[in-house]
Amino acid sequence: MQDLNRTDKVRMTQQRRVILEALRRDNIHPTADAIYEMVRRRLPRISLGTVYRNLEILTALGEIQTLEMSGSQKRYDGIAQKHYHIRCVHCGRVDDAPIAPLNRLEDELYGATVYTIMGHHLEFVGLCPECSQNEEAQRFAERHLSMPSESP
Amino acid sequence: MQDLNRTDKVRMTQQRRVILEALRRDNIHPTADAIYEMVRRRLPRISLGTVYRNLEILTALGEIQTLEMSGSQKRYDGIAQKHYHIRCVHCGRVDDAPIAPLNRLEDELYGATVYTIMGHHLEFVGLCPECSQNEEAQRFAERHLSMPSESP
DNA sequence: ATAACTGCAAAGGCTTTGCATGGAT
DNA sequence: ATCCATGCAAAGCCTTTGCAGTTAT
Repeated sequence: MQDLNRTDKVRMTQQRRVILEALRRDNIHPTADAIYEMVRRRLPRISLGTVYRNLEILTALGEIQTLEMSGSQKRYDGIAQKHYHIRCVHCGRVDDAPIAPLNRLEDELYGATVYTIMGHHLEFVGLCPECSQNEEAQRFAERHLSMPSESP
Repeated sequence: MQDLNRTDKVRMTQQRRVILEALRRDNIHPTADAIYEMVRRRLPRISLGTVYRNLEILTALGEIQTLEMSGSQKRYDGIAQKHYHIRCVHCGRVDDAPIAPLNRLEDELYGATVYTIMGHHLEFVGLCPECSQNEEAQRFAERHLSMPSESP
């Protein structure tokens, strides 16, 4: 991870602008390589490393947010405001979850934990409309769902 | 990921037993390589691949659970029952969060999303007691906390 | 004999980084 | 001249996998 000093000056380069525009244009929460493919249509010589570096800088600037989903790949969101997401366990698609932030969630933990609580991450999982109609995806989801055991 | 067929017979080997015992002994939610180091004291010839394979099998059997935290590495929990966790943003330590499962969380989404909702992942973040007293960790945490912007 | 399991090493997937070059102030 | 940014390729980190050999049934 690059050492982004808060005194660093930042320039709005072509690459940075095009990446930001790609993220702002639609709300598909793309992975870094998906952004790379989108941006490459306009800047064919851009490198994947540049994409990663700019995604990190744009996140540090508060222009976008980096989603560390429970899946493997990170995803990026052109909307910096805090909001929750829902992820398809089968195809990985990510959408915004239409639910307001739970600002009081941490209250229950005060006094009950030795940690200094800073916040929480919440993500919903399910099947997107396409995968909901796919039998193989449904079997996959059932296996996924069955464990760990539910609490009583 | 190995193709774990539900008709596969499973044997309780030395390796598997020792891994399970290491996870059950304490509740430190170790990473795979931490488990490897613990288990290696008793079985010096075990391989990291065997550890990973057994962690997957034990998870499929419902004996343990695999935690896909928002950080990079997976962690493993000897308690299979569903419960939440809190993670130190500085050192990565993970503890159980003393809060009951929120079983009604999904209700708000019914009708509001095109997804078939299956569940949610919730994780708290903060500073563990040790890192709470470490100035460098606190600065790190502040930078972490400042974005993305809070919703109004 | 068969099927499950292991150790080892290699490969894989995603992300970060070193370095020489290029561009803006 | 300075400092930020880029392209490229290599390295890094964590995890999975192929394979030949081993062990339990």
